[in-house]
Amino acid sequence: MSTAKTFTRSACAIANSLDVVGDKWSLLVVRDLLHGKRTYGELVNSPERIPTNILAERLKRLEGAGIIVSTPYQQHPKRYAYTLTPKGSALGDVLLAFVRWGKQHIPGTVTLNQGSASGASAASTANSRRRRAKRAG
Amino acid sequence: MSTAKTFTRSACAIANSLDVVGDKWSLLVVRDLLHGKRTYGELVNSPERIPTNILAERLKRLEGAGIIVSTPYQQHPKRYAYTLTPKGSALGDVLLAFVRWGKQHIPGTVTLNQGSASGASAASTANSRRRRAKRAG
DNA sequence: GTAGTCACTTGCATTTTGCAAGTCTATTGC
DNA sequence: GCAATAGACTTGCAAAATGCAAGTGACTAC
Repeated sequence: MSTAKTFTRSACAIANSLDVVGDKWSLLVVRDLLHGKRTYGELVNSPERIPTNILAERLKRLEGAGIIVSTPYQQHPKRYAYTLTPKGSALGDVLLAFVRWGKQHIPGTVTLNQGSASGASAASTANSRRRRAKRAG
Repeated sequence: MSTAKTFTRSACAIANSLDVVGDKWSLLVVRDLLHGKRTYGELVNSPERIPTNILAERLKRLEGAGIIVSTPYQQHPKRYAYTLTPKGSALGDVLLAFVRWGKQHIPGTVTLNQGSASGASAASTANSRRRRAKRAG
């Protein structure tokens, strides 16, 4: 009983990989992290506009799976920087395969390689505008 | 206005690939098809035991996305064989990346390479046993 | 002509998404 | 010090996806 693995579906490497990152958002978070993004705000402001509750849940799941680690970069208030573990970085090959396939077979798609945090500040303005609307009521 | 693409989330090749095959089952169907499986029954009897309603829906979606084609191999009753298009076969690289990552980072996982339809008949027996239970009522 | 098989479809409960808004902690302007 | 702003989440809830179980239609075997 060295490895008492009880797989959810099967022992297939593909099936188990999909159980970890086989949803519409996880790999996009990994993509952003590979591109140098590190904070919650930077991740939220990606072009795909991931819902905040989904992002929070995914960050927890990915951390639980050993794909990312969160390290506090400030106390008061506590803020975390999310970075990839070696296991997470290794997903780069999967991402690359998706990029190649997508560019070749889905017309109009491109490689998004926007460098890290740039452009995040511009988007954050629109984000907070909505909140005021209800305070005013 | 040559390509009036309206992407759901962004023009990113990864995001759009995930919109097509970014769920827990689609790539497993592609895996089986790459392994030589061709009929509904063969796909149903894969070790992951995909629910039949999900399989039917995925086959339609994958066909709509140009990843597979269904060709009738018999009339009366109509039966279809599902095969990969070049676009679908090209997903082999993505699958390969997942296999490599899974085997390296998820302990206990293996490469499932069971040849085509073998083993399907043994599983189909257990499948039909349940149906009798309600007919008897 | 009845049981069995294959390829689906249908019903429904559970789970997951995703939009919108709320909270919590701290900083800035006055 | 008090309102406004901001970043990082959390919460509520409607809609969609998932998954179990059973049903259907067209045949085959006996």
